[in-house]
Formats: sequence, C-alpha cells, structure tokens
Amino acid sequence: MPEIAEVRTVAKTLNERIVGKKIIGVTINYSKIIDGDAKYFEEIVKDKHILSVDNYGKWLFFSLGEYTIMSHLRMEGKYFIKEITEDVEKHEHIIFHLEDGTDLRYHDTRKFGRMRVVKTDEIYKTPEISKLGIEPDNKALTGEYLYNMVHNSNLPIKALLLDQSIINGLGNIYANEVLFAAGVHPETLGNKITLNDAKKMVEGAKVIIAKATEMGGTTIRSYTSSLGVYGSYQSELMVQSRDKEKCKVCGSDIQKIRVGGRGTYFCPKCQKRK
DNA sequence: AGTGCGACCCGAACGC
DNA sequence: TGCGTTCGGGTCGCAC
Repeated sequence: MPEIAEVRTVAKTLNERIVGKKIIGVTINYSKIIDGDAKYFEEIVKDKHILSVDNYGKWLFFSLGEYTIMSHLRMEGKYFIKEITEDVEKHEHIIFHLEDGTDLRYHDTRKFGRMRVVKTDEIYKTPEISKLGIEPDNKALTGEYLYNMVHNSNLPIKALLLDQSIINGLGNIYANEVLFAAGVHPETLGNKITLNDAKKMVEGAKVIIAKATEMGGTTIRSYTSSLGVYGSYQSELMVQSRDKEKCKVCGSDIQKIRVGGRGTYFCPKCQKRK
C-alpha cells in the first residue's frame, strides 16, 4: 500500500531514470486503469518527452509540458523499467514505449490504480487534487490545524488521519504508527482529541514520514518492490502487522481491531482509551 | 453535510 | 492435499 513515503521514493527513482526520455507509443492492456477515453490518452501522450516526475501526496505527476499524466497507485500499483523485448507479465496493464528501446510498465495486481491526462495548468482544479489537505512535511501542517479539523467530529481519530482532505498522503500503515507515537487510542473520537494530542500526532507524522522516506518506504506483503527499490522502514514499525507480538516499548501484546473497516494495530497499554 | 458501507480487484492466508 | 472463504485497504459512489 503505497503511501506518501513510497510514492515519493517512486517519483525520485523515476526522475533519475526516465526524465528526458520520449514516449513513442502506449500499449493499454486494461483500459479501466485509464480515467476517460483511452484513445485520447494515447494521442496526448504519444511523442511527448517526460520532463519531470513529482508527487503530491499519493499522486504521481509525469509532466509532459502542456499536459501532465496523473497516476495514483492505490493499493498495489508499481512501475518497472524493462527492455521492450522482455515478455509482458500478466499484470502489466499500461506500457509506455520509450524512444531508447525501453518500456515504462505500470503493474497492478488488483487493478485499483488509476491514471489520466490533464492540462498541466488545470491539475489543481481537478476534483481529485483540489480537495486534498496538507502534506505531512509542509510547515502549514501544525497541531493547531489538525486540532481544528478534528475537534468537532464524531469519527474515530484513525478515520480522520486517513481523510486525505485533512492530511494529504497518510495511509493505513503510517496512521497506525502515528497513533502509537502520539500515545493516542485509534478509536478516540475527534471531539475528544486535545490540542496536545494533535500536536503529538503532527510531530509524529512528520518524523515518521521523513524517516520512512529516507529509508525508501516500507516493504510488506502487499507492497513489495518497484523499480528494483526495496524500502526498509518495515524494521522500524512499532505496531503495523504486529498482531499478538510484544510492544517494543512496554512488552504488552499488540492488538488488531477494525476501525472504519480497516485493519488497525495498537498497544492497549501505550495507547489508552479516553 | 456528515456518516457508513459496498464495490472495485486478485492473490495470499486461513479454515476445515 | 484440496477446496471454499475471508481478508486486505485507497478511494469512489450511493444511501440514509
């Protein structure tokens, strides 16, 4: 499950490997990945150079100049660079053929990812992007901001941390880790969160995302490698995927529950319910 | 408007 | 061993 740390790592790697290359054609093996008309996508992308690859939260932006390809990896989307002569794998749904004889291949086992082309100057007006909140590493993300966004809500804080219109780029893994770092029980309602809790969560999010990004993201079962890059943050995880294991701080058994329909891991001693 | 939940997907893990 | 069932988890769309 690529979250902001993983997406940032993908953007960085793609920048090093494909910027400046020209797309000479596209093969679309599963057109539902493309939002909008697949033919239009093909026409826009063909014969354009990739000028840069950036991320905004979990979105990747491939700048082609006047147009930009927006790509969201959702659960299991990955990019690979391969020689055009290599066999196409079962889950390689979108293949960009580059002028130098290599392919940029979009691989997505579960077909949840989406991509589309937009006019570059309209990206931030699109419904997908315009509603997004503040990225964790942005100075504008403060304890006061988070407190203001959650303190009138009846939803559990875990669900609020995953709301992309509040914090842009936080996903399930790091939301679990942030709650542990702040000592907040995941089911605490937004209106029970104190300013101090909010400050600790924001600080935790900044530290955790920065460290995870530095380590290339997290490699766990459902999100393995991309572009031959293996993240190593999994060794730092305090609660995620550690059901029934011992808390690294207090030795209690980590518990797994469902909050808002999502797998949630926490330490019942370090994260007391209010 | 705010909230909850099924749908989208497929493979791995699980239960018997 | 083998087969059927459940789980996962980002986001959208629909129902209330």
